[in-house]
Amino acid sequence: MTTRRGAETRQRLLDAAAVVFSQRGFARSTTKEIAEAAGVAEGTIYRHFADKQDLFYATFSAKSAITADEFLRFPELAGKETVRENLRRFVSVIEDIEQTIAPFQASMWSDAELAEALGTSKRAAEVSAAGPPSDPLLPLTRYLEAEQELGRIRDDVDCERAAFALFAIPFASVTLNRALRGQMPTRDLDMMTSLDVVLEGLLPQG
Amino acid sequence: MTTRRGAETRQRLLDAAAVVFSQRGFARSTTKEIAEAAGVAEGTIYRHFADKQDLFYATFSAKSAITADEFLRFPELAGKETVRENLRRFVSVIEDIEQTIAPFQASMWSDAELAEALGTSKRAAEVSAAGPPSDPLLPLTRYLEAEQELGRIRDDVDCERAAFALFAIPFASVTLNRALRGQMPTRDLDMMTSLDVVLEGLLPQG
Amino acid sequence: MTTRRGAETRQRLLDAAAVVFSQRGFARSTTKEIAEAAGVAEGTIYRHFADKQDLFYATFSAKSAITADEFLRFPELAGKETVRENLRRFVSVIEDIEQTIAPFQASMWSDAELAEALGTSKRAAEVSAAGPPSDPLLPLTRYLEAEQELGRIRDDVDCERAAFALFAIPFASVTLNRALRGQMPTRDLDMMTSLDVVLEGLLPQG
Amino acid sequence: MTTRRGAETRQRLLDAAAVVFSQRGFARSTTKEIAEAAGVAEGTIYRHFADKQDLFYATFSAKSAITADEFLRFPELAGKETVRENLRRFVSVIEDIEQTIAPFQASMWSDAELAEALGTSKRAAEVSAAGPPSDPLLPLTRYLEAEQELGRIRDDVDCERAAFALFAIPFASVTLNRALRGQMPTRDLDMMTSLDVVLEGLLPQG
DNA sequence: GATGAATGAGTATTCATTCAT
DNA sequence: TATGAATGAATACTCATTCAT
Repeated sequence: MTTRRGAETRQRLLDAAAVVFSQRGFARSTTKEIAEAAGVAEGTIYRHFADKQDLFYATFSAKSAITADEFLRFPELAGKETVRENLRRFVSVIEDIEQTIAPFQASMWSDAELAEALGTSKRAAEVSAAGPPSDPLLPLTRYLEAEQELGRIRDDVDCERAAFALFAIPFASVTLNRALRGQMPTRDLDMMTSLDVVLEGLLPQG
Repeated sequence: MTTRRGAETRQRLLDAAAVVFSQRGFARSTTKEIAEAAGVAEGTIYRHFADKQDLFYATFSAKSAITADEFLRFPELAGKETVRENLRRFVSVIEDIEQTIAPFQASMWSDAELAEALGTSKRAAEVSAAGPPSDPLLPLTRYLEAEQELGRIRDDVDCERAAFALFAIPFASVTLNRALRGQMPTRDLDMMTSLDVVLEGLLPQG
Repeated sequence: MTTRRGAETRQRLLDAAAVVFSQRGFARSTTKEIAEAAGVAEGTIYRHFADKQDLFYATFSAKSAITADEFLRFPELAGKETVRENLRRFVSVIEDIEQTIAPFQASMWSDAELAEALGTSKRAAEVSAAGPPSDPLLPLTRYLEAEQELGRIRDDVDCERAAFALFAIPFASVTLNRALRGQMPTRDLDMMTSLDVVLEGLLPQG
Repeated sequence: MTTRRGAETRQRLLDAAAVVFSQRGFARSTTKEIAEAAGVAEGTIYRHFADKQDLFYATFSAKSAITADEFLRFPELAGKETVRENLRRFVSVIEDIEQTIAPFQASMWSDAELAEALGTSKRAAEVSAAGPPSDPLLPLTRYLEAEQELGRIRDDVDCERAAFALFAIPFASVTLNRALRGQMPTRDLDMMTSLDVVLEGLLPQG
């Protein structure tokens, strides 16, 4: 039976871990630092999580879950407002999500073992249940198809590829901004104007 | 004075380090493993590089330098062939480059200290001299501007944003493919079709 | 005041501890595992026993006490049945006892501090009061002397040494069988035939 | 290539480990204490041995090897001197060996996992190659059989069981003396007189 | 009495780095 | 130059014990 106190401690650990993992990455983060940040003893971590990886996944999964809903509702917006308006919103949501989970993703991208371990861990289901991060393109594709049906998107567009192009913009924006942080004057990679390019196309018409 | 033998050893270390860092990431890579892969003793590393970070930057910089040339020649192609043909080539080159350096970038993205240390290290100049990786957008922007001059790109396009949208496609493709490796059926994120979307635009004309 | 519930819990702990200590030895046994085996919370152990060592001694002492009686009655059998019959029974009893307490003894043999601590602990009296394990030879010696008196054992036999030889057989048998468990084909160290070898040296000739 | 210095360090570690393991048993021995006793840094242990268990086995094996020779020559003595004289010597040798390896054996007896691990480790062959400890009875049995041929041991004796009875005496003596160390006035469990009891059962009458 | 949460000292092991040869 | 031995600080994790409820 889990007491209230236990649940609070667990949450404090998740919060502290999110901060530390984001800053240092998985490998450089120490259990000592996380425990200190949470204001608990190091051993307490292991009462709530199997090991450091489990804590990482739990943190990742908790962060992912938060924004899952907004994602899945994309297709419902077809036909409402303008396409431009909707896509601007979508791109903005994707940016928010990436901003949140990018630090965790980076740890996994740089460490094949860590990434693979997630696939085989008990938490795997939990993380992928959180949904969007594992396939952000599907709701976007469905939305575009619905708009195409309505004639608000050109017939000759391949919606899946278009979804990818749209997703790539906030994705690259977030990742590069993180990368350049401190390294060069943070250029404003104005995402929204870039989006307009995709909407209108580059080539002259006719 | 650097002997021939010394230069060979140094090169073997760089090659071995590239492989190991790419597979394991910076944090999980051990000097022992790198030395074994290079066929030298562990202590030898420190005759050629100041420390593990220095070896990382040197490896990164060496990899970056290789593909620097192709990059800088982008603007020269303005007016030749078709715009579509040129951009396809650019996207392909960017993909190659990302494929090579993405593993190194991921290590830095996940570890703020590592990234920041590069900025203040002696190797910083060397790495940024290698050029394109640190700013892949500039040559692309210049190319687009030149084509715009020639009327082969619409007047109302913001070339810098367009360059970003174009860059985002191979960038996201490489990163996501690395991420999904093994985790889900490696979807073919067909870059080239996505590129066409950008070229033609999504919205109906007129 | 000890309630019925308290006594039951204490007994469940003793039973569980006996199993765990026997399998893992003192050092590898954890209070967590013992508590789980007993179906109580970890903290409950400390309501019944001062610490892990105290639990160990209590368990040891409880096990020892069980077979104490049979032991002390050895001398009473002098003159009854045949000497061979009696000694076979003694050897068998000793084997049973050793089988039970050998795992506990092994923990103490391998750990001088643990053994010494028993000597100075409050439980020391309790354990030695249990008697026979700490001196299994005395009742055996008394029996042999009684039989010698009756002429059923040779006059020139040193009964204390003979008792030791007889004791050594089941003792070595149990210990070695534990040791070889799994390591080599469990040889049947046929104790009883070995006993006969000794008997021929004890019994009057002709 | 192993340097002289390396070999010396390895030996110092084996010596120190033998002392510490004997006193504290495997589980209570810490790598820190062993390293200090050897006068090296803790990390140095892992340059010479895979882990703590490997060091334990290596130490055990080294101790075992020392006395292996004397053991195997038992059968050669058949017919020389008196049987009593020979067996006294054998018993004495077995006692010496047990005295040396008993502390290691005790650790394994109390810890099933440790014992089993030895069976499956790379060092297993090495330890069993050291021979006698794993089967001390064989040379003894062979000797008795040879003497039986020569008529110096009674025809009706089962030599294998007799060997066991003879082995049991020094074995029990050593083990019990270790056990009682400090706990009660170290009784002199006079092994040799006990041996005589058995001998009277082995030797032809007359 | 009993529980589960929390503790924190302690442990084996790793690994970048230094040093003697 | 290169080597391999040695270092020792750092790290994830364990576990007997204490404490609040």
